[in-house]
Amino acid sequence: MYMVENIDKYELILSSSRKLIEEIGFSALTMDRVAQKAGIAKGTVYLYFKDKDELLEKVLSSGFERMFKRIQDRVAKENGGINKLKALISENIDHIYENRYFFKTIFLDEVNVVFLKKKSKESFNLRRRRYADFIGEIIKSGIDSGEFRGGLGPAKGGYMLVSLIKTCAIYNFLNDRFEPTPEMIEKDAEEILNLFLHGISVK
Amino acid sequence: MYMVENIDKYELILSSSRKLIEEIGFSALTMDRVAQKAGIAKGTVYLYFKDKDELLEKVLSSGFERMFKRIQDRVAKENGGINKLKALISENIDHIYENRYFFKTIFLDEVNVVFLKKKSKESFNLRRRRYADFIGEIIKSGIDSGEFRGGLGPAKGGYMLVSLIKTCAIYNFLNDRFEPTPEMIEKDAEEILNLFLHGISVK
DNA sequence: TTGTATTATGACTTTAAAGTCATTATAATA
DNA sequence: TATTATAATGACTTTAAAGTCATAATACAA
Repeated sequence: MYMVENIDKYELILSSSRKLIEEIGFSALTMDRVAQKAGIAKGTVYLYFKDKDELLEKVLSSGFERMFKRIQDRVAKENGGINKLKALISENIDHIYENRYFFKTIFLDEVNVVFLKKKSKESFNLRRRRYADFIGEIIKSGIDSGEFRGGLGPAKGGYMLVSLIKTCAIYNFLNDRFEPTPEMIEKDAEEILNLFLHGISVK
Repeated sequence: MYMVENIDKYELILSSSRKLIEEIGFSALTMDRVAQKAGIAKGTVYLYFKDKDELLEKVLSSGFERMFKRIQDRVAKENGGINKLKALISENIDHIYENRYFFKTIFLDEVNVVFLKKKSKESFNLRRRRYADFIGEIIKSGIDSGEFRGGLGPAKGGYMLVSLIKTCAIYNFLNDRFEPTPEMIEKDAEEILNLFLHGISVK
C-alpha cells in the first residue's frame, strides 16, 4: 500500500463518508458503501486512508476543526465574557443546524443506541423522555409555586456549556424540529445563555 | 427455540453481561463472551434472550429502572422544588458512582468513540478538552473582571439537568477521578444544583 | 511513441461474530 | 425405575464486512 497524494480524491472520500453518515448513520457505514458513494473502487479508499478507523477519525476531526475555527473567529470579534459566550452559543447552534443531519447522527446514535435495533432504540428514547418529564414535573410545580424563576471550575464550566448546547439540539431533534427558523435558533441561544448565566431560579 | 423460565439463570446472564460491559465495553461484547462469563453454553443464552439486541435492551432497561425507582423514592421524601431537585441530583450522582464502571462505559463510549481504536479515541477526547478549555478561558476572564459569578420549558429543563449531571460525571471520569469521597460527591451535587438554579453570573 | 511510474480496480481472502440445531443431560412424573 | 418433558450443549452454518493484491489503466517523461 503506497500513499497517494491527490487532495481532490481525498476530499471526495471524506465528503462521501460524511454524506453516508448523515444518510445511514455510523453503524451501517462500510468501506464498500463509501467506495460506492464516491464512485470509486474499494481498493482506492485504502490508498488514501490506512484503514476504516483512520477514515472515521479524519471525518470527525475535519468536521470539528471547521466548527471550532468558525466559532473562534466569531468569538474573537466580541468583547466581554457575556458577549463572547452569547456569540459562541449562537455560532455553535448555527453550525449544528447547518449540518443538522450529521449532528443528528452524532448526537442521537449514542453508544447504547448504536447497538440497538429500531424497536429497542425507541424504548431507549422513551426512557430518556420519561426521566426528563419526571424532572420537568418538579420544575413545573416549582414554577407554579413561584419558587423558581460559581464555584464552578472554568474547564468544567466549558464542558457544562457544551452539554447544554448539545442537549438543546438533541431536544429539538427528538421532537422532529429539523427546520428551525432564525427566530427559533435565536430563542434557543437565549435560553441556553440565560440558563448558563442565571439558572432557573426566580431572581 | 423455546423460551425457558428460570429467573436465576436469566439474571445470571444479565449480570454477566453487565460485568462484561464494565470490563470490556460495548464494542467488544460478544455472545460467546457473555456465555463464557456466565459459565454456560452460547445456545443457552438464546433460550433466555431472542437475540443480542434483546439482551442489550434488557441490560440497559433493568439498569435504568433500578436507578429511576431509587431516585423517585428519594425525591418523594422531600418537599419543595429546590429540595426535590437537590435530592434528585444527589441520588443520581450517588447511583452513578456506585456503578461507576458501568457508567464510564455508557458515558464515554459515545458513538464516535465506539468505532475508533485507542489512538483515535485519545485524539477525540483531546478535541473535546480543547473546546472545553477554550470556553473555560472565556469564563475565567469573565470571573477575573467580576462579570460572572426562565423561559425554559419543563421537559427541556429536565433534559438540561440530566445532561449537567452526566457531564459532571464525564468530567470526573476523564480526569481519572473514580473514587470520590462523600465530600466530593456532595460538592458535585451542590455545584450542579447551583448552576442549574443560579447560573454562573455574579449576583 | 515507448517505457516507466503512478493511480485505480474489484475479485478474492480473511476474520469475526451472530445465530442454529441435532444431540445430550437433567428434572419431573407416573 | 421407565418415560416424558424441560433445559443445556457446543460444533457448525451463515453472514457480513474489513482488508489485500495481481492486474489494468492512466499520466508522465524521455
